[in-house]
Amino acid sequence: MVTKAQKEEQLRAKVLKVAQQLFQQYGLQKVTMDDVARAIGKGKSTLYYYYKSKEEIFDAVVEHEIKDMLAHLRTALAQADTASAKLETFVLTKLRIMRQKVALYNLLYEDITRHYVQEFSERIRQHYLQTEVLMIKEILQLGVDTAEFKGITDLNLDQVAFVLTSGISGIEQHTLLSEQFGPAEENVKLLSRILVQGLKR
Amino acid sequence: MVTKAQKEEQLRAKVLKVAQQLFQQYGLQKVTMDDVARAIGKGKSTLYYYYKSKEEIFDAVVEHEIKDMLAHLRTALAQADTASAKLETFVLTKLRIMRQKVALYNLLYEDITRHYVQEFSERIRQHYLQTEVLMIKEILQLGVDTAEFKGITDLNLDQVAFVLTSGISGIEQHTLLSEQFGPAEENVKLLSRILVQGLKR
DNA sequence: TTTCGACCAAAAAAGTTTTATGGTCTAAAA
DNA sequence: TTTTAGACCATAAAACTTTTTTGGTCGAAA
Repeated sequence: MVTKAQKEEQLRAKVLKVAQQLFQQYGLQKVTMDDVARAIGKGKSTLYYYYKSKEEIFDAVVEHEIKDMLAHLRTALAQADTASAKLETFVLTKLRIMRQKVALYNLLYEDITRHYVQEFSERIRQHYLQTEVLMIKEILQLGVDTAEFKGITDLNLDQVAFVLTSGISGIEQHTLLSEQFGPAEENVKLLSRILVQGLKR
Repeated sequence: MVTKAQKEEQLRAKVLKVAQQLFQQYGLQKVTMDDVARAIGKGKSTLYYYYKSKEEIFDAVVEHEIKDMLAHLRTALAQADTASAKLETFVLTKLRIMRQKVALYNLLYEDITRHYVQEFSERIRQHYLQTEVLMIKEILQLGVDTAEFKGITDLNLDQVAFVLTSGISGIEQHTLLSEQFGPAEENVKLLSRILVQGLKR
């Protein structure tokens, strides 16, 4: 027997699931609340019983995608032993997942940054940046703890993590846009290798 | 006595100079051919005697700015002795010049990428990228030649140069937008230091 | 408590009119 | 012969108006 609270939670989850599918099918900006309501067989105002606003639904979908991406990253990182292996795994896995999301949502690479900056809320962007910087920081901390990264023991790991995060995303952006200097995978691996060497000293 | 050809060249140069000043004063998109013509005291169709189109004038102004920026970079690099000193000088000087241009043209940092991608011609963007990659490659070549950079002797320097260029510009973009992880100068120096350590191995 | 049709206000889209602008032409001036 | 510019064209952009869409609310019914 399903409780009232469970039924409500099921409907809330269904709204997000359906919204996500519609976003993928029609694009992030084309989907209306009416679309979502029809797709789950309810009236539009019903959505406002379960969610405060369209933005709340949109943010929840985005957060779910990000959480999914971060989960994949953590799973992949868990299978790498050393800090340097983890850094390489990080850049490659992130690139792979980005390609998948781009294909799934039928986006152009050019549009990723525009969507990210203009439509994702500041809170989500901040949270994502903080989380990514934190993942890199954990890798760096492991490198310091295992004496693999001797070159940064005197540095602020938050700042180092941020610098690496930014550099990596610069590579992602440039090489996804144009692979005239070789495949994106090779480029991010090369950066990872140089960075690792730099961290080890 | 000034020859006809010299007079023509003077007028061509004056058109560019005035166009540049107007772009700085009113923004890259607001200036009309009529504006430029009035500012040099001629009729609009006169401009078309000296230039093929507005785009040709715009491109010439942009190319002049880029040439100016690259000249400053080269001057600064010439004063650094070692490859690692040159890399650090490169990232710091580039950052400084970008701040100057942003102030001069009254731009927002957010708009730099948008202008660069949407308004600068593909040819100019390609040329600029190639030139920047080449400058970095020369630094890397010097590092290899002086045995300062032992870690990349087996690599394709074009690709390494591109990877560094992209990573550096990722840092520039992120830290110019938000200095929550410390001043942009510190961040680019930190990246430079880590990269240099990585290149040395 | 949950649902929804009717409704509202504002935004977005579509359509129309007016103005601006890149560019050309041809004749006049130098 | 070279340089210049006013008039003009076609298109784009801007401004304005009308229509449609959409996020969100309300109150009543289930």
